[in-house]
Amino acid sequence: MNLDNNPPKRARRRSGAVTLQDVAQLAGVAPITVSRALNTPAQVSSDLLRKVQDAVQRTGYVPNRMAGGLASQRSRLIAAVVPSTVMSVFMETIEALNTALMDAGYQLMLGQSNYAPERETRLLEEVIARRPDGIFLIGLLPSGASRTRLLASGIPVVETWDLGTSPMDMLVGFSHADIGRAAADFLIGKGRTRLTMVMADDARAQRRFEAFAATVAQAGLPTVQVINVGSARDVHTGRQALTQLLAQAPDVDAVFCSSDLLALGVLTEARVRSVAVPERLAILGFGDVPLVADLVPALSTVRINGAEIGRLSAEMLIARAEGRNVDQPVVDVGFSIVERDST
Amino acid sequence: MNLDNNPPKRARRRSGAVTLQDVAQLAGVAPITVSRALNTPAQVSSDLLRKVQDAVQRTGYVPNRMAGGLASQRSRLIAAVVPSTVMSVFMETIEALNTALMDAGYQLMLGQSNYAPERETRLLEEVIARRPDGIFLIGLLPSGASRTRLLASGIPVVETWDLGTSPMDMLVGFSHADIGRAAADFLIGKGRTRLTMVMADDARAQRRFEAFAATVAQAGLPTVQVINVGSARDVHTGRQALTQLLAQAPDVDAVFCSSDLLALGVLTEARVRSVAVPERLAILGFGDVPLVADLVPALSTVRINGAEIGRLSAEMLIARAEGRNVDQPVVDVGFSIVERDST
DNA sequence: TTGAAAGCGCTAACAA
DNA sequence: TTGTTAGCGCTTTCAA
Repeated sequence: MNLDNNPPKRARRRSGAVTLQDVAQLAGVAPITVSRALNTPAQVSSDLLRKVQDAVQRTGYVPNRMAGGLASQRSRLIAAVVPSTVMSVFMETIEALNTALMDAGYQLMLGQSNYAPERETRLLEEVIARRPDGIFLIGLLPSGASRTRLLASGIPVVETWDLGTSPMDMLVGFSHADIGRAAADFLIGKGRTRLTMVMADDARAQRRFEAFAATVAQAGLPTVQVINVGSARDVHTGRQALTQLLAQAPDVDAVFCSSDLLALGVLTEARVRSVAVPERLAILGFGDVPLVADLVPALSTVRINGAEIGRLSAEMLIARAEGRNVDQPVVDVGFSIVERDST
Repeated sequence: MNLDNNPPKRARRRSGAVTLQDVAQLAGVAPITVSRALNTPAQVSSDLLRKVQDAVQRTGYVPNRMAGGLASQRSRLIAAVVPSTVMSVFMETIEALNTALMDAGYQLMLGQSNYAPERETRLLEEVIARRPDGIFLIGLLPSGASRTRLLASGIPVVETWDLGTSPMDMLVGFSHADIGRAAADFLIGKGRTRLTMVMADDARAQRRFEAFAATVAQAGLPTVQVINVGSARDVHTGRQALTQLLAQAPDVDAVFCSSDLLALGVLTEARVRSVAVPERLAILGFGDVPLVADLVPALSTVRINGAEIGRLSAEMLIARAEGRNVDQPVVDVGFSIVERDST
């Protein structure tokens, strides 16, 4: 019956890798049976299951998740968009997120915006293009093209490390204004009267500062002096900031820093200048990065349970990816002030 | 001519997102023209290009890279498998890698093995399943199932942060044995005679130690005492290690630590115990993590240009992903000993 | 429990 | 420069 009128087949370069087809052939079953054996083994008789597993072994088959994802509309990928990773306060969160995702069979795709909005926009577009089953964001996504586009994509989103009135979807965070107030109350409670701030140039630190300054003003104390260090967040910058601060406000007796590394710099510079900590100067950090607890003097700081943020976010995103409902889509994990030697 | 004998179409749930098809329809061109307009705009007349761009704008189209990757056999994804990210010496490398990849239009997929071999195996399998255009590894992949499978996949691989005789494919690293020797020579050159090590439990630190100990032995000095701190790499552990070390070798006058954080712990404990640094005890770290340069006393350490490792690796992987050749598939980026106040 | 057919959304190959 | 056709490797849908 071969009429030899096969249409001219277009040759296409195949990847060369073992496919599910190959496994099926070797096992003597249909491709779909291999698919079931791998994804929902309960649906396959133990006899065929064994045959398939054997064939997988012998061929060294590794599934192609691009093909699987395209067909099933599920990528088993969660994307995270974070401002930075180096020595950052977010690392515990990312690590916890990653661990929880892996344990559930999801992969993490990490994108770094470096606190640059235009980079974030591009990144978010690339992220959506991968069709992740969920997206994890540090911070709140301000309204704008990115937010609109993300909303339109229908992908579950969890915003973190902040608290807002209208999250896009889910949220795991805490209030920066509350922290600013608590920090001011804490230092005032210690009898400090000349409060200052050293802060990096980001929106969340700004909100902590505003609440901090307002609380100080309400207490009838002198206006809060603030050193804005721009985008730098390192120890060196913290040291410079204290120098600048002492010139600007020689009677300063307390500094609230927007990150532990800046606080560590202030602490170091204070030691160099023989400014007694905490006697003459109280120093309060932010983040409770692992190392600051074990230094001498140990740094007092605002502690955020970053790991819990990561874990909860993973849980929520996975639930939504699997079609389950999330009872509490907004969680405030709070914060605490850890008092050590520097205050 | 409608004979009405259409075969029964199987309804399939589409994703609902705007597709390239939709854009093509709106622009009044064929789908492939939209594809070209987006991927190789030089191949499309400016007239149609404008029409397509307009249609993309109006529809809010975001390409589906799973579909594109499947069709083109190019995922534009690079996977990195790293032991850890929190406070780790690899962060600069990962950040540089990520930045270089993004700039070239690639996405980074980050997997974390937590120094656990069985986790690494599973992770590597998931990584291959995504069909990345390249794989970045910290360390050398020992022979075994994972290595075989990775080799079989044909995906370009770069191993980093080490130097071996038979890399899988490409390599950007340095010799840990050389570092061990150089560290010993350096400390001996400072007149130290009772050299010790504080190290975490990993293969690369082990090799530094062996070369360090051998060099010390050759110099006719007392056997190197070593405190193995297991998997912990933090400041707290470093402090405990010095306590232990002083009990074990009261006459110790130099410590080489396997990470800067451990060294920082040793430094801190020395201050607490009024052990003069560097007069009575010289401390040498490893990694040159940003913060240690700005502490007082500033830590002497072995500096690795982690950012260069990331940058070079990205360059190589991208070249190979785009079918270009890599002239120098093995690069030794070396190291340097940065002398500061602690020695 | 198993399989056949169709198609996810895109791009390679070929043709005009 | 533009379009037609087929198919990347998998899973959904429907049927047995």
